[in-house]
Amino acid sequence: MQQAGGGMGSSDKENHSSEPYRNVLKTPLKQTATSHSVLREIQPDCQHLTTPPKPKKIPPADPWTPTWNLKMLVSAASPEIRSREQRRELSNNTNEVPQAKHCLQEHLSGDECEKSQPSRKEKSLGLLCQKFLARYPDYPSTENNFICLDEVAEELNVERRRIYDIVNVLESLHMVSRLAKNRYVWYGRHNLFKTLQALKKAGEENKYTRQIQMIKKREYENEFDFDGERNKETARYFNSSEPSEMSFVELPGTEFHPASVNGRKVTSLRVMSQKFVMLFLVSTPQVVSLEVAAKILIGEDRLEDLDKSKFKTKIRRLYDITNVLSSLELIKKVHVTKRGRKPAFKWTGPEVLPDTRGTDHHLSAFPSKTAHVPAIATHQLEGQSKKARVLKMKLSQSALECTLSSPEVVPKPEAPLSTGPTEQVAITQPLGACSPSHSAVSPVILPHTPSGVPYAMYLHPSQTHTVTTYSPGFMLQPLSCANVTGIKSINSKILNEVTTEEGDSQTATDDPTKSLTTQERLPTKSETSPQRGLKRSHALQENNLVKRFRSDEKSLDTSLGECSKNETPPSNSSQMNHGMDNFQEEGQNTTETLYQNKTFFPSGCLIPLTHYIHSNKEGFSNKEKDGICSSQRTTHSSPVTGIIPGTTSELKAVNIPAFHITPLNIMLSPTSIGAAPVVSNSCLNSSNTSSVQNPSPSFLNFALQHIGLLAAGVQVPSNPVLQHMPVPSQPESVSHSSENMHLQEKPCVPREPQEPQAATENFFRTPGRPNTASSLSANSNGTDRMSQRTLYIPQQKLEVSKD
DNA sequence: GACTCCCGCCAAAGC
DNA sequence: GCTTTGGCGGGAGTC
Repeated sequence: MQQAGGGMGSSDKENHSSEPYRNVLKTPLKQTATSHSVLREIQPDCQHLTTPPKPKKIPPADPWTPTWNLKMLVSAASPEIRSREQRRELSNNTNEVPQAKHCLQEHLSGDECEKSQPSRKEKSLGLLCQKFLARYPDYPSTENNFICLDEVAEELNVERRRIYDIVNVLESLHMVSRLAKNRYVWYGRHNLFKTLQALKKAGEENKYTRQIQMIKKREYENEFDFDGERNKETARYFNSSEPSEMSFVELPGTEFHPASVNGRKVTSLRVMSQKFVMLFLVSTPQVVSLEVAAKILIGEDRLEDLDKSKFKTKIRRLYDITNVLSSLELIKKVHVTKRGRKPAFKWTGPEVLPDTRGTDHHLSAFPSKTAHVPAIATHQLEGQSKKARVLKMKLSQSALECTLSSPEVVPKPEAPLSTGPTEQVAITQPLGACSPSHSAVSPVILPHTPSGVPYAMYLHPSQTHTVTTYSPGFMLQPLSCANVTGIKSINSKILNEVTTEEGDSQTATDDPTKSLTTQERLPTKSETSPQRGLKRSHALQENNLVKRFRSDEKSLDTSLGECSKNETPPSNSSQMNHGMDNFQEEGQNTTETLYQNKTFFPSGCLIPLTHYIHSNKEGFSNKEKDGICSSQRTTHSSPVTGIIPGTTSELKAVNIPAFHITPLNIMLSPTSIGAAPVVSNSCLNSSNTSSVQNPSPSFLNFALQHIGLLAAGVQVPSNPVLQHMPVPSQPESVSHSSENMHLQEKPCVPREPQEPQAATENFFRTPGRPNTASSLSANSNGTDRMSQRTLYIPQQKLEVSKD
């Protein structure tokens, strides 16, 4: 096979290694030892800088600014900040890194030279994977997305060995497949959901759930040790209860070319990765500790032979895998505190529902939620992710800062949620520091759906810039209460976190079986709701939910109070479970009902409005009603602002989070007016009309987190003006996951100045197309999807009172 | 001291 | 026989 990358060969031999870039990737010490003669060869122009003293004081990369010293001090004080700073530049000058390094080394020496080296984190596999993923679209439009490992390794300035680690994991998810030597083909996420379904099925067949339970039970009993009888007993169970051979899960109907599954590769990283993913998919809550995962993975082989070194090795590999999966935003790191602080990971990717519902195939997996949005959510929004991913690398620290104060059990903030097409968007968005929350999600009605049922599409705040304001009623909802979605997300999250806090996943309760009865029914992630809501929306209409609503509502209020007082999840889940009591009575559907009632819809998903009809009729607490109902009820009674596809009750049911109000100038197209659930703002029209044009996002975020401002300050013109207005854009342009929604309520640090993003600006702004679902069809080409976004929203200018 | 996980040796697999 | 692939574990960095 042709050596696509070239560059191998003699130099490798000379370096006594097969790694072609080893000489480039010396450890800091080795680099420090680099002779000046060598450096002069590399940087002949820098010979004059060999003079020892002064040059080393020259700032390496950043141009000197009055604040540079301060930056350096801060950077030196905080590796995180240093890392962040370097990540910020990552996407811009990847190719310049080697040269810059050499130049820097030329300028610096000794300790300074070592300091100049990238930190360990900056060389992490996760970051490398992000860079790797940033190179390719999530949904490549063609199959000509070939990956030359040599080139990638060179461009990313890493040894190829590291690329293998990434590729192996990606291959396990069928995101890539090996074409030939040194050559892979990039599939992106096209096959991801199918793969996850297959993996879940395989995991179920492998009885991983039972294995997890068994190990957790052992842990709980503190009887699991490497030498004990219990261990052997468990090993016997593993070896007898299932075929333990490692096999690569192929994707049905597709031809992938994973490396040989024979020989040593039978235990390759890719298979291990698949197994690891299976554990998440079959466990509930979807939190898996590395310890459990390692034990299971080892157990499959021969648990009898389990020794600490092997266990340790397994853990190492799992870290490799988790780095990649984290970069894919399929998992996020959490910690379990049972018997010490144990690393664990929570599944944040698309939830793959059981495929036994005989339902539409699209509904069996989370991607389905976007399948109902023929294009929007999947390709178009996904398309943003690529650009956004780069931005995320620059701005993700904002979100990080927002959650730094969170307890450890809180998943790391930079990984928003889910990765379904829509989720992916959310994840990849560089979330604003103060608004990485679901709370900002706002709906857009897509009336022309195949089902004929109008859908509300939830969008990220940045999208709400162009969307939300057409519905003044939405704005009137008190932040703390109106965001039922967010609140419930919090609840859900808290439940998970409590679980995580007390142990992991199923061991959250003392009785492992108890966890199944209770927690298994609890939503593990708010992002799962969309598809559930879709799935069950019709059935929901026929259910009497009042009772449950009240119960849930009660718990909601209670929880909300807790959350508003303290961002830390309550240690006791009883409050959270309060509303779950009724759900448990009704078996598994209770969780679904909860979702329906409380609507945790991640942005980008479509929710049948009929769902809202029911879910909101009873869904408002008194507080909510106090704050918003007046507007809501007048809302649907006022046809002024547009034709509403549905009954007034539907409009009433549109429970749209109001909190994240951004002063935008919304462009309304005539067609979209009819499509949007425009509600009248009669109750508001009389209010103060003084307004502040385009207050800063941070101000808004802050202000909107205060109920009073929301209730009193938000105003909407009585007569929406159809006009084109510039739309303020934000880097975090798309959707936020519901899971991060709780962050919204945090008085986070002010947002960093955000640069306008062309992609965001283009979103929804393309004139001349109705906002039908079909018009939102994905642009399969991931290169410039934003420009083709066609969702039209009735435009209306939202004004916020100076008060 | 535990946790993370980078690094690179080196052998199997591939060509 | 050379190159690619990746298992593996030492040990450094981080917490």
